[in-house]
Amino acid sequence: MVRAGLTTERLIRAGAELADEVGFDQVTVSALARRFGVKVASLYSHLKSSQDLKTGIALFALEELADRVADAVAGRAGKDALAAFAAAYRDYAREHPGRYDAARLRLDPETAAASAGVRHAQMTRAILRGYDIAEPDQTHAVRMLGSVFHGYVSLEMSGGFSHTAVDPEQSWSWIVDSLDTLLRNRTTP
Amino acid sequence: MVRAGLTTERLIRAGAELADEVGFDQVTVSALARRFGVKVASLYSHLKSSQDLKTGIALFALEELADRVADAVAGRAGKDALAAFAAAYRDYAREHPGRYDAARLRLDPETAAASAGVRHAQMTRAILRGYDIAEPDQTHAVRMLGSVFHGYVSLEMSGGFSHTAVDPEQSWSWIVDSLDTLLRNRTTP
DNA sequence: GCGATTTGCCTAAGCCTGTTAGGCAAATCC
DNA sequence: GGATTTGCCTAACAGGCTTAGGCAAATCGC
Repeated sequence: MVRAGLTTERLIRAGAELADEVGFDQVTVSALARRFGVKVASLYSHLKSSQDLKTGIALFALEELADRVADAVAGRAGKDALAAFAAAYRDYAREHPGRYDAARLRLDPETAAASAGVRHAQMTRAILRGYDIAEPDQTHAVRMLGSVFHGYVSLEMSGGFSHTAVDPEQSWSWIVDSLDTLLRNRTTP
Repeated sequence: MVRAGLTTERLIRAGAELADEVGFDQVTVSALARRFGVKVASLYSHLKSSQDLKTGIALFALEELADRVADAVAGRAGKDALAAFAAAYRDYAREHPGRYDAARLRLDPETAAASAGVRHAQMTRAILRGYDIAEPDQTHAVRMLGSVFHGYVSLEMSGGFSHTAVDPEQSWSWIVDSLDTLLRNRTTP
């Protein structure tokens, strides 16, 4: 009997692909075992549980998204950086809807603190350097940006914008523009 | 054998309560049957499927939230209305986290079109009447408000704001303030 | 190269959730 | 009070999750 060559890494990667194909909530150890042509129980040498798999995919997605965003904002500042951040975020979600959903999984505090989620927050703060906003306004702004980006992407993904004929692309630009203006006016001397 | 008096209504209501207690994703026909002290199969006279139950809870929550928001914005305009809308939205999510999650369930287009989700969009548009924003900017603004409110509540619920000491209440006010300013500056003549 | 050890995947079995089919008794209708 | 409807039941099956223990392939030490 030839071995399939399973590793935790490969399982999580395949789980991420599966998530994009069938939706994150349809990702199951059974489906993953089928995809590798092995029996379900075999995965338990590499995964502690189904929850463990999901958490793994979530961490993987957070990492990947953080990498993309970091790449996008590198060498940019101000509105440029804001737009690049926004685009990277939204593009990732559209390209990898399952992974994006995974990235939104509730993680327990320790796991979250050790995740790439921290980098996300740092990068958002980095964007704000171009706008001279001091604390505590800076934190307010970080939260607002996170909310808008996540909220928009989440609503768009769930089809919330399909009632109206207005192009979501236009709305996105309009919103990024508005946020830029807003942040420039919120500068603290 | 005395009958439990099940109805679709009661099941959905109990499902909503269950969602608030244990989380929307933990709502299952089995748990619901246990709560009523009946056998699982008995629920199938009142529900088509587990999915049906979840959809029912989602529609119920959308309705309830729309009622609350409608109540909050009645007789208000401009920033007042905006703040009331925002507060009603956030308060509902904090009071009924399970129902709020339910309200975010992906519905198929026909179901969504017949749901109270439509009222949500209308009310958001009503808020904008106080700001004189013409199409297509109005749609952009509707999408932005929806994104911020949903995004903020969603991030707050998942513990995304607990790393920083800054009071989420303060951030919320700051954001509502900012949105008001933004919308006033976006007025189309 | 070959025996000993480790590792990887397997079978088996138990539990939980979801779903359908068919039965019996309680409620309701005349 | 008998006939009909309705409500909940038992039974059975299909997954999915998880643990325990086994056998064979890969790897290590010589």
